[in-house]
Amino acid sequence: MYGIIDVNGMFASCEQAFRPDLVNRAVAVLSSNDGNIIARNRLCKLAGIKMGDPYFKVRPLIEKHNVAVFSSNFTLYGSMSARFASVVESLSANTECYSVDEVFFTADNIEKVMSLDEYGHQLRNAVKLHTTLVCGVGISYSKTLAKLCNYAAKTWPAYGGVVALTDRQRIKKLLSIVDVSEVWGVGRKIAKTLSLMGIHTALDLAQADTNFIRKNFNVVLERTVRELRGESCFALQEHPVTKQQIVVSRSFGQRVTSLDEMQQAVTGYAAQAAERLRGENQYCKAINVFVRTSPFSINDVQYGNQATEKLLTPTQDTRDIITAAQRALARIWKDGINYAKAGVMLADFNGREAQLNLFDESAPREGSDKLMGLLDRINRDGRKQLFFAGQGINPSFKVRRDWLSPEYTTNWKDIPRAKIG
DNA sequence: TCTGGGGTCCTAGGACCC
DNA sequence: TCTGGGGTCCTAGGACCC
Repeated sequence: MYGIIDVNGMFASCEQAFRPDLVNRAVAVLSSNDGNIIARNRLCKLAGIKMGDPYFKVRPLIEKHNVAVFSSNFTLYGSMSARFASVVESLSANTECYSVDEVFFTADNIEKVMSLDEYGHQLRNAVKLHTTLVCGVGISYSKTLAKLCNYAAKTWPAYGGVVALTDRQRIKKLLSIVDVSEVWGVGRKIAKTLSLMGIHTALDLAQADTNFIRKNFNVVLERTVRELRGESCFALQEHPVTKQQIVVSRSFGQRVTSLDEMQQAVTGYAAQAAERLRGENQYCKAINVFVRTSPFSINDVQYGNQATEKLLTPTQDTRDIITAAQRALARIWKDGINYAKAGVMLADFNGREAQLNLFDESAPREGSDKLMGLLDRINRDGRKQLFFAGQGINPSFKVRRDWLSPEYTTNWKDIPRAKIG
């Protein structure tokens, strides 16, 4: 048996957790640069504001419904996510932290002690008690079915936030009333194609021929079909797997047009990516840089390009990564373009024991580990006191975050104060 | 004026090898 | 006129997830 527990409107709920005054307000959280809506609480959804809506387009709705708006504060959400996961971990034998607001768990021997439904409520109550966050729980024979139960728990409030299904007839009933596009692993494109094939509900998909599905789509969707039938194909991933790539990319607060500014941006992204690489204890051999204009600026000349620099010796030294990134940027830079976004991607990872290449002229830098270690220790508190000159100071392209909340849980000066008496 | 960021996996097609 | 078969590896692009 598999279960999934996820937080309702995670980011919006994190913002509300430390703002009791917002308890009956609609709350929305915006993406980087305050661009789009990326999280909403229940009242905000009721106001008709959709996921992904550009902020400037829904501003009238936001004003009309007095929606409290926040810039995204991932430091806060990350810390609340860790608290949420640790509560779930304390109550289950095996867990997989699937995303910032979701944890899968196994529920195999639960029924010897209590019903699955009771167990779901136990988890839910514990998370509420320790974090104030409200969750939905779904439990069934596979991850995909658990996801579907979780969807049911959130869609029909009468269930009280928990749906645990083991009865085949009840599972069939649920599958028959859920649109195929709600199934985990079925996105917009596949849903559309399925619909043309006469497959409209989750039950239609569960009853589709597996060979037909594999031929017309791929093995992943075939597994989804099997999972809907109660055959588990996606195992619990208890230990986080090593990353295969690290991406740091950002849309600019204002368009970048000069090479100088672009170099500063790319240097900053490269430095951030290198820091994350060291956090993963990895070394990389490929550094990719991409730049592009905004597809929404229809009057601009459109341009997008990317280039990869390959190293013979794997590195995790920020200086090597910045140098490579600048070489890649030089290859794709074009004057006279209004750039909207750029990014740095690291790939081709090696562990520490990576062999030195006999023909490589650029041997690893002496004292690199010590220097990078020191850099990371100084910057660990998040204040970014030490940075590379190439990143520039106070660049004009930095992201907009007009409605940023405090770091309630990770910064001493932001800890909430309570008045007594 | 203003449209996110960070991942994974699969597949098709090309280069190359024998 | 006639132009193999089988394999690997890599990459780009497209799908999906949150």
